[in-house]
Amino acid sequence: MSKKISVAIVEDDKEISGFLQQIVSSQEDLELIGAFDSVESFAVKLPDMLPDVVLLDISLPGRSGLDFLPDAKKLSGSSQFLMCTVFDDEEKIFECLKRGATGYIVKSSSPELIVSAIRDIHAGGSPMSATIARKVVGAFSGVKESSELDSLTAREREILHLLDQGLRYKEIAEKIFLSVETVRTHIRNIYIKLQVQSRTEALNKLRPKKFFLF
Amino acid sequence: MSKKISVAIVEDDKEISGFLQQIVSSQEDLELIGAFDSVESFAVKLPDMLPDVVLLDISLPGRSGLDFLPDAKKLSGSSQFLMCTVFDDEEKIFECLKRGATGYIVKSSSPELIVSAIRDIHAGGSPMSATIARKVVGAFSGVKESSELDSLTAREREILHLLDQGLRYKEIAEKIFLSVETVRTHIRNIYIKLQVQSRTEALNKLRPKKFFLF
DNA sequence: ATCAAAATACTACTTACGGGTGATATACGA
DNA sequence: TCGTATATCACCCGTAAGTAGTATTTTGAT
Repeated sequence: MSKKISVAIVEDDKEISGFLQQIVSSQEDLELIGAFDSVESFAVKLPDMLPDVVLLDISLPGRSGLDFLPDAKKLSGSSQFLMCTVFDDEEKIFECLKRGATGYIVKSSSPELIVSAIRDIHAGGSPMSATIARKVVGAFSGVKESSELDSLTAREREILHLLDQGLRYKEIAEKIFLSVETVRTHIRNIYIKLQVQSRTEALNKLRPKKFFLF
Repeated sequence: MSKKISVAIVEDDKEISGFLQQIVSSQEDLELIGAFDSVESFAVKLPDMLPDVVLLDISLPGRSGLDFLPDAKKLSGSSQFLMCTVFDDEEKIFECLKRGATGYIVKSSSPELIVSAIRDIHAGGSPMSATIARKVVGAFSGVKESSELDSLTAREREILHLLDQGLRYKEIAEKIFLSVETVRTHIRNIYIKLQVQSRTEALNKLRPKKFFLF
């Protein structure tokens, strides 16, 4: 059998922490290497432990698990962080994900679900509850209605795409066998349709800022 | 017992289609209401069927399932679209999600996994394989660690951000009360640190680019 | 067959951008 | 205190980019 999956728990509620410890300890392939009740006490040990998986409570007294995430990633880049929470708060989910958590479970989950989440996250997956998964996926959709972009012809889209790669007019011309003047003409038309005056502005119309604002 | 989940299948491969039909038919709570081998034949029936769940092949002869997605959502807004594919192609996954698919499975999945995915998507979840889930989640964390960006000073970041807005050197200079020459100097240093030769290349280093391909 | 849209290409002009080189002042840490 | 990092500004130069006007050919739809 291969090496056990090392697990650390950071959870202030004694009862829940005990519950989690018990679950982890009961599994043959999991090894509990530490349990902490605060981010502060966990932080000093983390660099020595380098756990495979960390069960991290989002809302902790003192510094929250949410705040700690980016630092935790630095202290132990190889660890996967599985956030635990009682809430199903959309804002918090995205906060966690953008800060580097790769899984998200609710504390009320069954022991079976929790252990499978630990195995899943360690195996390269991203365990989430059904509703959370849907929210995450939902964030991707509805990125359309760009309207202006629809008015571009196939050729114009192609050229815009090449502009996005950072190619110069000359390089674009060579790539698709056009004269530089023709490229220039197409770009002029693109700018008119998108109502912009520069490459960067045009490119920004391609990008739903949604993802970059967080 | 509550109403059955109505399922439609769009898949050109006879064998796979038959396999899927068999799986759906074998379940008490699922009801197969149609199987099609092309988007075209499916499209005309969709408005009358209004299936709860559609198993949609991504790559189909003629019009692809990927292309069809936005229209399908219009024809039947209440349906959930579960994409089926042989590939695990990252580009395609994000394209599907952007276009409104809410689940993504590989055809080689076990019958149990397929039926649970159907139930999951109908119950409001977003079934995905472990690796796909990780990719989706990774998209949020801006899995960058691009280290290069970390080497920029506060001033350089500020200017890079303004470059991103599409401002010209002159406009940047006016905005933060510098001479154009100073702006130019900062930008030159940014380019050196990021190892690029143009604004667009620099900006592309800021972006997880996965989302914005055509 | 005809008209419109799209793709191609040119001339000419102005401004923006990027590279090279050098300089000064300030702040911070070894 | 000395050096390094940062921030500021300047001049020169050549190319890239954007604007304007025009024109030919190809393609698609009516």
